[in-house]
Amino acid sequence: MALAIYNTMTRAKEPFEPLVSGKVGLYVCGVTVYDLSHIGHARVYVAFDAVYRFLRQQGYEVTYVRNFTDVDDKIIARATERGEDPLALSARFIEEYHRDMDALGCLRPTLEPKVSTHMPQIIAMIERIIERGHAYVVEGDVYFSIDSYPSYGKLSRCQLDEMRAGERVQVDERKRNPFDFALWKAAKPGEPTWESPWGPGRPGWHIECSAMSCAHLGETFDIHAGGKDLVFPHHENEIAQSEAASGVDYVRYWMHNGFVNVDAEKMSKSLGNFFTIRDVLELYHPLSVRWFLLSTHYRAPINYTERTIEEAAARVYYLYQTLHDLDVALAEVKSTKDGDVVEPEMVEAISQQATAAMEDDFNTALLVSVLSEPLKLINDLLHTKKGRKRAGRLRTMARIREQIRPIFDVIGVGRGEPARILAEMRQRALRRHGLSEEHVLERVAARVAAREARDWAAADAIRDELLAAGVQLMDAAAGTDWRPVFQLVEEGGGAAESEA
RNA sequence: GGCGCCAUGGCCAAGUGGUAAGGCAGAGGACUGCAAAUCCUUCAUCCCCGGUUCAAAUCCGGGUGGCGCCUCCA
Repeated sequence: MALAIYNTMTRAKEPFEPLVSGKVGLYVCGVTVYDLSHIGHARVYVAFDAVYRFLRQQGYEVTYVRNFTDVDDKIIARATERGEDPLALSARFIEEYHRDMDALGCLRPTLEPKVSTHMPQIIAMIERIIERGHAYVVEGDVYFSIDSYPSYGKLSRCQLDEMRAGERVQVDERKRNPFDFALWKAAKPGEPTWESPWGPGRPGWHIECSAMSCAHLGETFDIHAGGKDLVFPHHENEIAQSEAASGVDYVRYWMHNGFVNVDAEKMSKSLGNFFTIRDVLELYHPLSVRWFLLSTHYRAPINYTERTIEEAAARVYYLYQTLHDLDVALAEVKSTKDGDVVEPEMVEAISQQATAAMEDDFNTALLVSVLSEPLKLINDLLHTKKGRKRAGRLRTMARIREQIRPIFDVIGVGRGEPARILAEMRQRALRRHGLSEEHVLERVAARVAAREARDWAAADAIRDELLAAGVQLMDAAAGTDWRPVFQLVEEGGGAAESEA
């Protein structure tokens, strides 16, 4: 088996062969920094974080570039509204973005170039495009002429004459073709501008990615990624510009992720149906969010609902509870040489299965499912009468611990101190249910007293009361513990739906 | 209107020719004062119609339904 990547350009999975053996150039389109990021953004960067982690794990030297669009209409508009300098505003949201990404456990890219610091490269590329006859200047604007580039449309497979340019937005009369797009926009009053051979102005949106990827990864590089909505026109335009400027192929593998949906509709700023990462992380642990995002293949759409995020949270809780119990058990023993590994075939297949899952177009959904059997076996060996008697149980658990670590490294979930993470998850759950830890602990103590007095009715009443509030009590030999209740059942029964 | 994607059990979700992974929920069982957690068992023929093939959820054609792009968008 070898790594295969679904290439949007060919609409097929292709064996991955880097341009330079052992090295990968990866460019992921970043955000326009004028506001907080939402879960849709989180998906892109978590998905390609897993890609980045896997490529590195496979031994590739990866140059991961992710840009910031810090010069843009929306930034200027927002800054004007607030009476703030546009670059100051974008700098602020770059910080906020980093906070979110760090919280989500996304590794920092190798480079994070900004438009504002790449004007010379952008201008040089535009000059080159003009020289080669693919762009024209109109009153200080520079437009790319798509008619000069015959293979325009090859990524999105659009036939331009059938598309409705101007259907929703007025077409600029000065364009030779309605689909021509701006490489450079002449300055308007009150906007930040940069000097150029065509007068003061600023770059069009698409040119930045071409210029910055070229500057840091070269004229041709391996992987270019982003959301599906960027296929047309953004990436299509990038290809046209870059190849018009360089004369060589731009990108070898195009990867596009599916959307995060709410009620089966794309989550987006313009629809207003978005949840910011910031808000979600108040109620759900970042690792739950990661698990949620990675438990669906990156190209498929994913629905964000209370039910789906709760399910992810429940699963992550199970994972860390298992790891916690395991670590406690292993810490107590001097040696794990207590026999042969139980179910050796399953245990030893874990790493191959994990690699195979990722090699098949980064199938993190499949990867995550590889954990099910080993985690079940650990719990069996840890908690059931039969399991606790099995020879080799300690060795088996220790071996599984080793085998699943590389999976954790790729998904970015499973590492960290389990006790701490479980505590953090409980804190989030308390917040969700509007409870305080003091209150819960007070009720737990009351129940312990009732149980000691063998007053089962009182003990059960307290348990029911907490259960209704969102806290599940668990009695064990060591004492009474609690854990969050996850909302795993569909709410409402539709009883009120079919009233005439 | 053009282009494209998708449709798998109650819910989520893998699977692109060889006879349906995994998770959640449900049911039964072990464990428990009773529970919970945990473990075991159980639970689908893949939207419809037609075709190709020894063999199709997987390929082709035609429907139906949903979504996306064609304005900024991850």
